[in-house]
Amino acid sequence: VVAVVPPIEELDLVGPLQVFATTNRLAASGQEAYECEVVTSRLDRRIDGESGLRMVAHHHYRVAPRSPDSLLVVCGVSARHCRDPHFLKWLEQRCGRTRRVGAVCVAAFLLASAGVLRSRRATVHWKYAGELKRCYPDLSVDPNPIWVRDGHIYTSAGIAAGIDLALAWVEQDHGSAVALAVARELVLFLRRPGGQDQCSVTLSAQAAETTAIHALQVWMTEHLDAPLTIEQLAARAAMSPRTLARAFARQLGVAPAKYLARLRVEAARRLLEQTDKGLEQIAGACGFGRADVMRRAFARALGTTPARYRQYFHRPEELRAHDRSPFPIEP
DNA sequence: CGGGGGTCCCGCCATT
DNA sequence: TAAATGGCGGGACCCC
Repeated sequence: VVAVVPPIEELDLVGPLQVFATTNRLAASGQEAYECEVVTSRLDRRIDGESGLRMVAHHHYRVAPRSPDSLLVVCGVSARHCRDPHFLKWLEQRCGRTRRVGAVCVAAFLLASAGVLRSRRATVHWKYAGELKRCYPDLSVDPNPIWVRDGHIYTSAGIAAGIDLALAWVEQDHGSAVALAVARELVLFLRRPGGQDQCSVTLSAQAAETTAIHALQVWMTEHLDAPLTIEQLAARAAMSPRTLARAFARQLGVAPAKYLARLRVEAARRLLEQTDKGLEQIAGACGFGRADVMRRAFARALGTTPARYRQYFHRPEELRAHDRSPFPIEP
């Protein structure tokens, strides 16, 4: 169920819906993976979009299915301080009984207002991070990631990040291969490469530096198997190591070696998910050198080991219950 | 698991 | 004068 408090940014609603619809289309014929129902707080069911579209929800929220599997909340900037007690009460009750609850963008304000986010970790569109923190001081608001999971509650940075959140749900429900297929169908990244910081591109930086760093990012992903040193990277970008470090910090919010380490883990995840190559081979292909180095990198970045990571995707039923649950898909 | 040796990173400062 | 650059050293981190 997608609960909408209009007016909204169209993409906040349509983006996630598109992801679920595409998943259905790609899923095995005959059975639908997701059955989406859009409900709204307005009695006339009208949903106005900030860009001028007029949409009609399926139902008023009071006649929504009794217990949906997942609940996604979408609201626009002007509706973030909605104080409709009935709706907030409904939200609170639903959140208690629903397997998974997500907020797109400033809908995090509604969850907080309904008392659902109490002292949890959350994110929101970077423009509203400060306000969210001020209104609800017990929250730990992190404005950097594109989405955050705390328990069964997900919050996202909004606009396009709602799509990333929906993809993460698809990945959780149907595995990485399906999510990857959906992302490909929609011409999206399954996981945005390297840091997922909301502002990675928006920080003001000179255009020349921006393209130089971007070119280097691309080159790095294509040469992960080489033993890349900071000095080599700096030479390739025609900068001193010190300047390179500063440029990375400005644009990506990460130091060069840290970024490289992330790329290597990402590449290894893909190979583990999509091939049955041996661990030593994957470690070599991703620039770890040996499998034990890769293992340590996984422990640091994901809190698991390469073997268990792969097992989760291929034969999850063989994992013991306590191995299964806290799988860190979170970016 | 621990320690030695190496790499990296960030604050600081002189220089451009 | 303001801003960017590059070098240096201590400290953190990681590989072996």
